[in-house]
Amino acid sequence: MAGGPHEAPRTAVPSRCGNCAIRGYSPCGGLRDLHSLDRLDRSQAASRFVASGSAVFGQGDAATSSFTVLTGWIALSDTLADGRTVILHFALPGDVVPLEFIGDRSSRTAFAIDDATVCAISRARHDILRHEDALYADRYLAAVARELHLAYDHFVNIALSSAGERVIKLLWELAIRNLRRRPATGETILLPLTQTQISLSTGMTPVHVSRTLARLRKDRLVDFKNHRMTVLNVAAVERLAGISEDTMALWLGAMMRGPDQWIGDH
Amino acid sequence: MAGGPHEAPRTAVPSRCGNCAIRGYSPCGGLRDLHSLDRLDRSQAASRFVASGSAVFGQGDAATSSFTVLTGWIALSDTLADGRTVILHFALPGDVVPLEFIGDRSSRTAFAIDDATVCAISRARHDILRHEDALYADRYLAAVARELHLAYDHFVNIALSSAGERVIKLLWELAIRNLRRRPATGETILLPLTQTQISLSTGMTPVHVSRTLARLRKDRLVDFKNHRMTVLNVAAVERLAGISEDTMALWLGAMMRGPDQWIGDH
DNA sequence: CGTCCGTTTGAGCTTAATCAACGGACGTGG
DNA sequence: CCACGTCCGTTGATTAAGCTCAAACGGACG
Repeated sequence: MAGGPHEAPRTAVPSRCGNCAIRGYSPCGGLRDLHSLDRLDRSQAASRFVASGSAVFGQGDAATSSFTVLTGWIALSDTLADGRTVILHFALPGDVVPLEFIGDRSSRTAFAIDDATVCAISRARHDILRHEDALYADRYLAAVARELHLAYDHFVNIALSSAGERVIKLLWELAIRNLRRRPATGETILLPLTQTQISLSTGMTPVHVSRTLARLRKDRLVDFKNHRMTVLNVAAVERLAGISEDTMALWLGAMMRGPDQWIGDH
Repeated sequence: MAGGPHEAPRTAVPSRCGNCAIRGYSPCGGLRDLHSLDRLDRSQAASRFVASGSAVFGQGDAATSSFTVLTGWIALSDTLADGRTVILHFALPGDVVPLEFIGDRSSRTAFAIDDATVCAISRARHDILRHEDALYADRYLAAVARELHLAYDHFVNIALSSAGERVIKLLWELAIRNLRRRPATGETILLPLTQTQISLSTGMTPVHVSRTLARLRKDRLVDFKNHRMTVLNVAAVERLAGISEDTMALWLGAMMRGPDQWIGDH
């Protein structure tokens, strides 16, 4: 840990959010040009600061807006009537917070993992854009399809894997989506998660997450401590995690170029 | 089990698949009018018979078509390199087989749980329809959003619930989606699943599914035997399964009317 | 009539949850 | 400055849930 951890270097992109005056937020995570489309009425979108731990929206709230993460991490979660909670998904800068947009109230909660800013687009405007702008519609559909793919992958992970596999897959996914490349051995990556949040998204108890991380440290795969993951052995991690090329491409966002090609098809 | 089990009574609907000459297949499961839209070039869609156990498409196959289930049940599954398999979703008559349509090859397998017929629309045509027909685009997006919602719910189920809860939730979901209403105590419902398939979709072993079903039978919740589920106590089932109103509405497809309303909004 | 598949049941074992105590980091208020 | 509470992570001991291995059964089907 000589040089200390470094922020994920994000590729600078020409597009920016005119409203929010924040740039470089979205290399190709989903609605890459969501906020720079000419049709977007600037008065309709607004950036919003969300303090660490506080909610963007909660279960039962009116689902009036679509959100894109500009900075920080947003967790999408579901809490049952008896209080049991799961984290369904982590939305990183550039990602759309995956709203299912079914019915008029949200069935999930979105909260900030660390201090975050999000860009909101009203649902009415979102619907107009979808109908008037084919590119926007394509990108939005692609974003939802990506979330579906990630959700299925997550499901596979939790259904089949042992504790060690679940944790390492989650950490590896988040590292790659954050860095936008495969980490190198020896590298330290900032992942603003707590062990409790890892437990919520892997369906384990916090104590068992702690033991599992201790095991991963002892086996010299990764060392997760204080919101920082140090990669000790890339090969061993990838052997345990068993990540396919397709999955890697999905995390890197490379496949998101698909829809553009389809448009040109006919 | 006096009168024996009865087929799920499906509401007759005016729409039908012109190509496939099969009617009443899709009350409102997703792309309700997918095959009856005027714009649909009839020469492009074709019905296809899929024998029980055989695949509609497999992992790695070219993702060239979108499929809607006409009769029978289709399971969407994922198999890892080492052979471990999960069933991600069951598509019932009227449902779209949820293709993520990312990249040009399918990352999942779809196979028939019992003898089935599906209606295929080529991806090229699907893309044209999406761009030229706002209603089609809305319905397709709503269908993907619904699949995302179901996937998240499934994830919550597997992450938080005990074996008994998982199994009863799965059976209850399938019964309600099949019947399009809440079953009554004493009713017997045909669910063309095996215990092995239940185990694949709940992340358990077949032996433990057998024990869990034995327990549910002993506790007089449901009796699942020979592809037939007999409901012994609706109240007890719903207490254990803990189904919310929103979830019920999603299963019943009632919320799918959302998009139509949005269209009228602006 | 035998084979195969799905299911049942038993015994022993592994994994992860639970219960519990403790320690460090941090923030608050005296 | 220290005392205090809180949150998060660690560690140990114990319990329970579910898996593995194994044997056997029944129905479907050729």
